[in-house]
Amino acid sequence: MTVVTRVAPSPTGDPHVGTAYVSLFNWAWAKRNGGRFILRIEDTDRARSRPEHEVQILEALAWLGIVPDESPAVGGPYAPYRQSERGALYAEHAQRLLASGRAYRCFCTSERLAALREEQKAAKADLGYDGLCRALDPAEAERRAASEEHVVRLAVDKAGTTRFIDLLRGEIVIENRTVDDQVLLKSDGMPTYHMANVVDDHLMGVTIIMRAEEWIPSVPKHVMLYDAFGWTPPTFAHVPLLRNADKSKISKRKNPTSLLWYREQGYLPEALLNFLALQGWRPDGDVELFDVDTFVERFEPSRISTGGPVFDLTKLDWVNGEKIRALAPGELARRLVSGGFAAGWTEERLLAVLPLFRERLVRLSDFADQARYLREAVEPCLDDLLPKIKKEDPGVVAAALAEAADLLEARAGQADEPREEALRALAASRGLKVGSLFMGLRVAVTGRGASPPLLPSIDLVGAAESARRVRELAARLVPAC
RNA sequence: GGUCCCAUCGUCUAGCCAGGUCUAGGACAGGUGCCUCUCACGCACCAGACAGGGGUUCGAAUCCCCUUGGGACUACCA
Repeated sequence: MTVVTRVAPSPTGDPHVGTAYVSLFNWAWAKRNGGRFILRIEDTDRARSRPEHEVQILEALAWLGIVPDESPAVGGPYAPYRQSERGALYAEHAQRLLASGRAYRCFCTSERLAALREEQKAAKADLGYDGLCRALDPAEAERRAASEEHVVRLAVDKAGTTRFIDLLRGEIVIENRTVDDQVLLKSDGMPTYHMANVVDDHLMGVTIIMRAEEWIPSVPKHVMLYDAFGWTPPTFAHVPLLRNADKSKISKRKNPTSLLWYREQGYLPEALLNFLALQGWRPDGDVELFDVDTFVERFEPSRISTGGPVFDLTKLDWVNGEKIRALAPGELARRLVSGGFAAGWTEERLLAVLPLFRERLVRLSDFADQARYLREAVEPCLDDLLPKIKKEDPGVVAAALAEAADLLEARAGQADEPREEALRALAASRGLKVGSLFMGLRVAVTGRGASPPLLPSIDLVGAAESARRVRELAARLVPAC
């Protein structure tokens, strides 16, 4: 049987990292098995759904390289893939349920429902619909339905238990008395998630549902629906929820959750993917870095671990640094330019300076700041310099810097070693520690106490300009009277 | 409150299903050192966990039970 997976995000906000996480698994599993991966938009909440968010979701997943075989954008044999456009289908299926007595119309107002909930809370009773309208005569309900606002609810048999197999956890048994008479069709005619996902997953031929574990408690409703329709449920695999540091479900208040943010920060898509895959899965005992093809080749849903992983950016940073260093120089240059991280730079010029920066970049966005001194004179950070030379005489340092400036100009174009030797000799002749001289030059030329290697930096800046910056700093160390 | 899920270093995890090879392995972060003109990279080393208690067994991180802790759900949101 062809493997068919899906992801069903709601277009109610920025594209979410959790969507990427679940999509990755679903996409990879379909791909590994030569199956189909469907992206379905769950936009049945008319108040919160926005078309622009749908576009962003598609774009963010495309950025990651996760391309659905079927989606609102490319269509497919089971179109439409937007639930708001599938209303007739849900109405028709609700009708079937109504006819077989597995669902009923409910005319209760939201006010009554709210009051009911308060009562139940106060009495510490189980929460849920009390079934008032379930007692209505069906013919009578049908009559009222023509003119009165109402919803359609699932008629849950409260006796016994519902059991199902979760691929990661084994059998899960839930008492039916805890299952609510869930609303299937809202008063605006839109289906709820429960109704829509069951109907769509069945109609679209989905064979395995991989989604977040927050859905486990509602699986019985879904199982009952499959049963009411006479359908066989797909396999269920509930993946753990990504967590904040305090273990609560990941949230934008405590973590960056927008995929747009990761792109803007200069995380490589392959790094984010690798990192996300690591949250619950790894190919082999010790291997942590792998490319997406390897992931697709080896991914096995049943081996996803069940503990909720705390989302930790420091590990992502490490993965990103590794992936950056694994990039061919030309490719890194391309990414910097196309991602907008190197404004004013051409790929060709970038190629010449990248050897100095590639092992210093954690995020692509680090480049602009680290390389600023190549394009303009950066205000020297004296706080970086002064502590390093506090044992030296400022006048001596200034004089040595001035001399070094001359030397650098005179020896422009020379190889690194002879110039370095000359600088060392210069420091020695002035009674300076080599490090003090170099630090002075570094702060003068790059503005910072931490920078790429000095001589190559000077070559890139240009000997004349470098010398100018050095003289300027020297003058500052000993102000002329 | 009720229901369900989960539980190995600070974090991500291997090991658990098929108990012994586990004085529990790796990675990130942290510490120390090496390299070195700084930072970074790289390398080496150090520190750091089976939540607790019962059971089963010759033997339990691994199986069972209880406790504790954490989480999710409990909407005409998904």
